[in-house]
Amino acid sequence: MRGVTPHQQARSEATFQALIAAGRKALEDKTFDQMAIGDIARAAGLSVGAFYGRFENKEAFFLAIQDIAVSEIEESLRRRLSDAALRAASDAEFLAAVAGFSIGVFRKHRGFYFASSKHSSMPPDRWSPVRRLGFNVSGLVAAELMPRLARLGRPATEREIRIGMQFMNGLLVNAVLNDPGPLRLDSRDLERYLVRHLCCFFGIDHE
Amino acid sequence: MRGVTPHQQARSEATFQALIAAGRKALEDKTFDQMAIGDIARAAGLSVGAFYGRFENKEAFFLAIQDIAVSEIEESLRRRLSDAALRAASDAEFLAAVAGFSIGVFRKHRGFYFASSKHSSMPPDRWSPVRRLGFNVSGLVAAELMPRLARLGRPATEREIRIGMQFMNGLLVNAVLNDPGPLRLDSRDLERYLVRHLCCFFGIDHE
DNA sequence: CCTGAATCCGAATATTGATTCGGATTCAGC
DNA sequence: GCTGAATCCGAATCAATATTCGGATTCAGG
Repeated sequence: MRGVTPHQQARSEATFQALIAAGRKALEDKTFDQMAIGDIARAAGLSVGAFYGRFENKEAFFLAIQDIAVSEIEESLRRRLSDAALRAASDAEFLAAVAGFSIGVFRKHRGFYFASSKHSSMPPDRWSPVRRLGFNVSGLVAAELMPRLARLGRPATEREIRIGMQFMNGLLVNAVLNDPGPLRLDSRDLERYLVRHLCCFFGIDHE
Repeated sequence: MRGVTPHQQARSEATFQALIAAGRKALEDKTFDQMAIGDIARAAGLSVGAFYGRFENKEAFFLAIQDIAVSEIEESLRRRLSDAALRAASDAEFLAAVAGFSIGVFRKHRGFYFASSKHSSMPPDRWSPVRRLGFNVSGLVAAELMPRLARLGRPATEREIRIGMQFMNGLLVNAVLNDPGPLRLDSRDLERYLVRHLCCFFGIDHE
């Protein structure tokens, strides 16, 4: 991993894990600049020196955390999509599952999304982990949805599907970041409206 | 204005304006923390001391900039909505105007949205100018749209209309902040898809 | 012009936090 | 055990900036 010095002993592997864990916990309610290396190290029961023994700098540390979190999320989506019950589900049910999954991810990783968005540069970095996540997620969904829509006589391009997802993701990111309402990340009817949007946008019967 | 010392002489009024102007220009490509008071003052041809003579601190300065920008945007929306041609327009045309207006605002104030979103706190401040802007804009749109939808036999609550707008705003904020694609802030077909979303969501014929 | 108040100047202060580095400690292999 | 390498420690370094403040300058009213 870029900016992470490979470990030769088990000790440093443990150090690495402890620091990552402390960093992820810190990111639950802090941004990149708000988290101080000293605090991270102390929380992990280590020293500043140990930190710099593992990571080239703070930036590399943040990137490593993002990479790990993103991989976990992608993996969980793959599992969810390969669920047999989901493949047999109706189109509306499938979209409901997509919405539900997305909401779950954003709720669980609220701080992570917050910190990542805050850290984005101007113009946005084309290879940030969050970007990759969004791209891969809507790609996986598109792969499932395209044949469904084709079968329904309403063929859609991959791009159109990604755009439908883009509206949903935008709303969720904005909910985390600015919480403008009326829908909030913890609203009971959030899923209902996300599904309504997806169904309307893709022209699927909204049951 | 909160944190802004009222001016007794024309001199300080000019200083105020010069600083605000320099700040707005700086915000085109910098965030709140990236802009240094010293640079702002220099760009305005003034000194750090002059800055602190007008503003209690950096925070108040940022707030003043936001207030001014938000007021301008609200004013321009009011003008647009009171346009006679718009009142006579079809429902789809009305939604197209709303989408077009929003896109224009985000394009023109891209840096401003970027900086404001970056500055939001966790949890988001309930009284930030951007929040107020979003709320007021969707309120004004709802006021126009509700009677239209009622006339069409598809009555919608104000909340539903705000939610439809929330999808659009979310996409735009996310486009500024993370630019995830496929739709980008400068895409030619951005308006087309925003309109499609609004029409689908509100059940208006999409011509 | 005079004068007190308003305003401006910019060097000095203060804080914060990332990063470095020399020395101590622990490991793995012999 | 012994030894060189890996790792860890944490005080010192370095840089960036918001903010303060004492003194200089400019205004507005008489």
